[in-house]
Amino acid sequence: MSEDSLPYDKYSIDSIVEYAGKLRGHTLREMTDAGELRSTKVQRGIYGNAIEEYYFKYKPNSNPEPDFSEADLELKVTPMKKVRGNKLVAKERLVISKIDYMTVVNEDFEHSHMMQKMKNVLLITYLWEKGVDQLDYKILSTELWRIPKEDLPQIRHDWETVVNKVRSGHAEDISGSDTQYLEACTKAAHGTDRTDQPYSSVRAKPRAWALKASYMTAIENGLIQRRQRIERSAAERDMDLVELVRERFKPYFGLTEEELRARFGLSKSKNLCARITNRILGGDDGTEIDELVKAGAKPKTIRLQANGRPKESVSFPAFDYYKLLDTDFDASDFYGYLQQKYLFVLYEKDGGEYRLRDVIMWQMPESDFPEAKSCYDQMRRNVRNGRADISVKSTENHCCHVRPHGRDSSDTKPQPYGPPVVKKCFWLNAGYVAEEIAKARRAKRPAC
DNA sequence: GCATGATCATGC
DNA sequence: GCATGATCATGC
Repeated sequence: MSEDSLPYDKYSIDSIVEYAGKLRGHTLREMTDAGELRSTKVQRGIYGNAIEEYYFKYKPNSNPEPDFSEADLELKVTPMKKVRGNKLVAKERLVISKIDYMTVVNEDFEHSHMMQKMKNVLLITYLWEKGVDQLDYKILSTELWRIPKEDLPQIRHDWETVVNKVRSGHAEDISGSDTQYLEACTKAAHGTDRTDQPYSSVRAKPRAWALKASYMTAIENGLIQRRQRIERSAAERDMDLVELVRERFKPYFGLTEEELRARFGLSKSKNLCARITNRILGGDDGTEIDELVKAGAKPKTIRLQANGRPKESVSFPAFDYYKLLDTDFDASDFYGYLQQKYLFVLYEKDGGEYRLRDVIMWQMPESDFPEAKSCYDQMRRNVRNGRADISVKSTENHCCHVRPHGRDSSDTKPQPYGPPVVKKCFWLNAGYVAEEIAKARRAKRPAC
């Protein structure tokens, strides 16, 4: 894979961290094609390497540069495990870098190699479980982490304690128990390995800087809890918002399309319901619901048949065949549409008419993105073969399909390797939308 | 003039 | 009843 097709901007910490965030709650099997990764025997670091290679798409190396050197960002992938029921603890210390006894004695703490390494850390934790295939480890958190200010004095003290032992010619006496948060842990291929130190002829065990497991337990749980708070408050905001919007719709619930049309003095058209929605949201004074705009939620009309299935699939704007061929899914308009929040305005069939019934907020679950991507990629292949006339059928993809979307069959767009083809767009499958609406409604009214 | 949001029409 | 192709009024 060429460098400029990386799924993130390697010069931007924000971009890398955001991309990493998509891993949260998922496994490597779900998020990568690391299918051939085998966990036959214990190979230390193999999991972290797999994330680098299969998710971030670069070859792991052990050079002293930061992992994301252009962004000056260090990647650390580390396991947690469950103890005593559900308590999460760090399974291991977090090893930072090898200690070079010969040079560390000339460093000062602030500018030390250790501190450089810890400047910007992308900390990814996963749940280690005995007997579980590595591909199925759940990723617990992905966070940008820097040593907290309040911990710096202790870490500085720990660092000085270790370095002073080397300075006094006693590197061989260093012990992990000397220090609180930061330790010098042994780091050797064989227990008998020894290395030189500057102020003594006694050879000492090679060691590496590491943050102790007990310290990492506190750090990692703190990050997980902080993320939970963020997500909870976002969910609460959404809940408030949908209640606010529902209040606005309430006076019109139960009315038929025709009654609403007359109420607002609108003409008949295929997008009548969309215009009704605009009127309701706009209110009498024409002001929009700011919160809805801020939340980026786009209204979509859904008319449900008596069986609860939408009468129609949900359309998006038409796409350009050239642009489709040029653009990866992750950078596509379609991906943008799928990341949006939607306000589904639900009408239900009642006899021969549709009545306005409810509004729900919907966003495509991330777990469905791969399926949507496969629809996108399939259509892309058609265009590459000069066959933009062939669509992706709704029977071929669980989430979405491709269908014409022009004024009529003569409303065409050019394609790169074939004759012009009628304009088309992506659609959400009616059946898929039915499932998602059922899910949302179950969540709203839990089973009694 | 045409993109948009959506429904209509047809055939199986 | 569903999948798919075709089409339409609005509004910027």
